[in-house]
Amino acid sequence: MVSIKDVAQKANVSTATVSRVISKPEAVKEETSKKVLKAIQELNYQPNVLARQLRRLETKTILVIVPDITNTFFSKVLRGIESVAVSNGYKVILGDAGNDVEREEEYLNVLRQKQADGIVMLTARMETGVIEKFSVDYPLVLACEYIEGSTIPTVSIDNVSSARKATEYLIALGHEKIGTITGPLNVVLGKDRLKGYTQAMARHNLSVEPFLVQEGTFTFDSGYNMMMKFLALSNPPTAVFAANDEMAFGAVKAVKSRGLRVPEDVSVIGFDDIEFSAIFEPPLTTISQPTFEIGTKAMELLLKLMNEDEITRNQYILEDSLIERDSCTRNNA
Amino acid sequence: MVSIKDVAQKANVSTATVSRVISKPEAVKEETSKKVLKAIQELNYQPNVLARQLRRLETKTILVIVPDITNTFFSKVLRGIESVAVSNGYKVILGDAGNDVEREEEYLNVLRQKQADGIVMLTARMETGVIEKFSVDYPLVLACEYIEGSTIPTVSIDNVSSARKATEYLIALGHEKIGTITGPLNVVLGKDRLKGYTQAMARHNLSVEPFLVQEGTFTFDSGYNMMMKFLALSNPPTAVFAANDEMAFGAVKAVKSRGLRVPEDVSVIGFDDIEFSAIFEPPLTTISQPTFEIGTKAMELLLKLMNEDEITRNQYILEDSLIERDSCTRNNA
DNA sequence: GAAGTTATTGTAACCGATTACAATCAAAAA
DNA sequence: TTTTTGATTGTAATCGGTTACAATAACTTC
Repeated sequence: MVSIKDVAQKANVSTATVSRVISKPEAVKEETSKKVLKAIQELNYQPNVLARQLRRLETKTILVIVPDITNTFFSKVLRGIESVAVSNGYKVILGDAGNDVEREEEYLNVLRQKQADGIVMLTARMETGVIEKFSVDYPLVLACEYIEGSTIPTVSIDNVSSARKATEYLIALGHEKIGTITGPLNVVLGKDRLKGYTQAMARHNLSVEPFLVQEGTFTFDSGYNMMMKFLALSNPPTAVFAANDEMAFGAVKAVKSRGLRVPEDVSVIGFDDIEFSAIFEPPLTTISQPTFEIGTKAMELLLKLMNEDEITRNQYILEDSLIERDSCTRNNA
Repeated sequence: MVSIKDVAQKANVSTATVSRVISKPEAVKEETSKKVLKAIQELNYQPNVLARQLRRLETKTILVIVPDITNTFFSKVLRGIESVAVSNGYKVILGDAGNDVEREEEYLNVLRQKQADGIVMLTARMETGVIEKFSVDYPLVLACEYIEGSTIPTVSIDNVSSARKATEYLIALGHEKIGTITGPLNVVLGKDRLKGYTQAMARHNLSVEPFLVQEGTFTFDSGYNMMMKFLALSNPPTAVFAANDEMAFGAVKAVKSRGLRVPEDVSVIGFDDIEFSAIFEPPLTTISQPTFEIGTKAMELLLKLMNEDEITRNQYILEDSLIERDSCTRNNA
């Protein structure tokens, strides 16, 4: 292994000078610099980053935890994070929790052990106390998911109002019997999207009978199964709000499997606007989140946190938008 | 920051003893161990992993480079890699190249700078010489993609024979005028899948006229566009082999946009069997790669490489399988 | 009880960089 | 020419662990 000493020896200077050539070139004479650069070239020297990090007590690396890398929604947010990170000299490493809360928690050790300077979490399913406490000691930003009533810096959309918007869209189309397939109700996203649905129904004096609310798990299969439950009712809903696109796909599939059509027989609206929603048949009407912007904003916040800059605001709510495609239509019952 | 010294002081032992309690507990007396553990607890001590890594000159971390994290095919391989890695005490960090060859190459520096012990590359698009040279100095395994004629440890399927199989499936259904939408022909996967197609056609004495081969880019849009070209022919193919599923989706969409049906008017077969292929309409007939196994096998190979164990074989070819769904049917022209 | 073993702990060098501080050198000012 | 000043370079401490080796303690064996 060729180290800084070898370079110093070859160039006939001290290791301090070599170090300076690399990280503060203006402090060394042109001539010396050349000598050193030549030695570096000839030896094909690459500094050992660990040593630098140890000495500087910083890694210029941030960690992003995603609940499930398989979900393309998160990869887009990741792209946003990355773009800001690299342009500020930070490396991004990715921790995939594989939908396992424990693994999510384990990743926090990466910070505790000084292998990253900050963290962006696209999930917040572990115990609230743990995160809160952690964020006191380490730079942490939540994105997409969040914790109710917490002051941890957070970037997301307003899920309640987005869900309300989606539901009101169906109401505006004349639907009255509207079902919802929720996400898991032990995570905020699930809860808030249900809340938005309930609010919309209430505002328009539509009754939310218990059987109109089915709890899913954000998966295709759960969407399929819950829709099957709706269809088994003697008087099924004419429209359904699914709390994410995967479940919406499942719901549509279920409708079709019964020989019915979307949107003619049942309107379905989703949430997230993942890649596939436009390709799906029918193209899915859904709520689009500004994924890339969520990522960039989150990373900008994290940078401030790591620099110990003043943060004027902790919660950033970005604008979503409703993408009208072909999975919803007027109620003609 | 609480360091090993603080713990040593508090427990009234040397730092060496503390270190031993952590990494070689059997070498220290029960009583002392307890004292130290107590101090660790009380101070909430977490070892600085950088320091350990620097001293040991190993990171217990491997790097996985994916060409595009947005593609779910790769996330599945990643899961396989991960499962073997963590059960052997390795952390996995992910480098997303975002389809950019330069960034792919930059990630190699992570190894050169000693931030990871080994690397699995799910892409091999950079200059052959660079990879070859790199793999002499560092443990490297290729998975999915590969380099022709190279002896770098590689895990993949036999793309030529898989593509041949897919094409012969169409031939067996009575198709004679079969088109193919290839991947980019400057990457092996594109080339090999085309080769398989060509072989199949030749074996059955079917002529491959130039207009039957259209080069795509592995994207939905390119699949759509190339299919449009086919459909513009006075006598379009009755079946199409697309070199990956995304392009197959695009192709199907194009067929439908012309008011034609899949598979009745045109049969389409894909490659990869990504998540969405089963949901798509019609469910896509395609070649399924053993993604998880590719991942596990690759990681096992890498472990051997890092341990400098004997490697008996360098190329591992795993079995693919043809998944028959509903996008292909008998030629009834 | 002395000698020989083994178990346990401490001392200090080491991993490979960075950087405060000191030393040296060259150019400008007196 | 001497002094002052700023530019350039070197020396050595440091980051926080690990581990070879030495020292000491505890236990056997005769």
